[in-house]
Amino acid sequence: MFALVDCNNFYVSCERLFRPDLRRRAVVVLSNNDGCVVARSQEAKALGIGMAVPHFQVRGILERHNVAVFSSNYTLYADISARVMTILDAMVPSMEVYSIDEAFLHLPDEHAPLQQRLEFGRKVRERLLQWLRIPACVGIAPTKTLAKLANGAAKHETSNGGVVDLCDLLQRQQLFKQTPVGEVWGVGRRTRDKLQSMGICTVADLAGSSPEKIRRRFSVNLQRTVYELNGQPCFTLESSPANKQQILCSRSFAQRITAFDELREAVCTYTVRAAEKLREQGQTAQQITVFIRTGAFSTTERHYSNSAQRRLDFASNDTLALVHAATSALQSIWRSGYRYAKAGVMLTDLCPEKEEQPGLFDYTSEQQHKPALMQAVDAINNSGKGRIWFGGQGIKEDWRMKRSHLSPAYTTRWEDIPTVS
DNA sequence: TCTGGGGTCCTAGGACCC
DNA sequence: TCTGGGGTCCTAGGACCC
Repeated sequence: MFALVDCNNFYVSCERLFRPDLRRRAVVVLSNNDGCVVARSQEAKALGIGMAVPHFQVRGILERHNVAVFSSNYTLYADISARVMTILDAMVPSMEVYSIDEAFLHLPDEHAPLQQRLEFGRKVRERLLQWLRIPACVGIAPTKTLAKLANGAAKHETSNGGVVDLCDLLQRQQLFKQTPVGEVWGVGRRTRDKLQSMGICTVADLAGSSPEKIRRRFSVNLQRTVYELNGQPCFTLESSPANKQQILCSRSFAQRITAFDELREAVCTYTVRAAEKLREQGQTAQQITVFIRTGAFSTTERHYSNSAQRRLDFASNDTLALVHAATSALQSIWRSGYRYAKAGVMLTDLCPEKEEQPGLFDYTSEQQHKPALMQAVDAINNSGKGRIWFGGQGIKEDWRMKRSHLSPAYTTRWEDIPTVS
């Protein structure tokens, strides 16, 4: 038996935590670089502000209705998320952290009757609200796909108090008939369109389809979805996250970049960050990919997009080795005369640090000192006492992320801790 | 003028092997 | 005119998730 807990408008809820004045006001949160709207309060949704719309397209509406606008503050959201997960973890035998604002839980008692299950869902909600002021909804069902649907129903229908249980067959069928197939977990826009063209428009239609036919026309995963809709579990709880298979760091620039030196600074900065993530996970990488591209939306200017890979002689998480490879890759794809909008660095061929197998002659005495150097750099940067960085990252602010509406780091920086007077 | 970032998995097709 | 069958591995691209 699964319960899916999903926080409501999570980023907006985080921004409201220390701003009670925003509790009934329309609020939106923007993506990195203040590009798109990625979270909206109920009031903002009611104004017709869509998900993922570009900020500049709705600037007028936002101003007219005095909507509070925030840049993404991931430091804050990650910290609040960790607190949410800690609370949930203490309430159940096992759980899966599915995203920054969602978790699948195994119910404490598999065979609890309906009333007890609903009671548990309400307790989860109350605790998150009382201890953190974070509102959430709970969906309960025998499969993950059904728990997702139950959660969606809990969000739409206010009358059920934020908790919906879909174990009952009749209630399930009722909901299936009213719900468009595109709301099913795993059915995106493309699949939805294709399903509709085959006359499969509601969840009821999909649940009643032949699994074999679905597999032939689509994929094994959609076949599993059909089984899950019929109460037969195919997706299990993944309580310990698997090692990552790739690590990516990419950003759009605040302004277009035309000079090689600036692009190199950006690629260097992203490589440094990617290498930090790699070490946080205790992994090494043997391959690095660098990509650059011009703006994707311009119809008038010339487009250019390219990527290049470099293979390291041996798997490493040493920033200097990775920056060296990244710079070489960048040089091979750089073309002058373009206005670059975005660059990124991807690390692949990852392997746990301890399992890496250097070649017989790979380790020189210099390389043996590198882990200590990187440990020292990480320790300084995590100490809270200051930051050191690599020369190649540069110091100019021109291209770095735009964050004009950033809230304080209320819970992670001493000077930002709110004072109550 | 201005349009996010970070992931995973699956499939088709090509290259290659015997 | 007409050119096998069975298999693996890799990569690019697509689709999906939040």
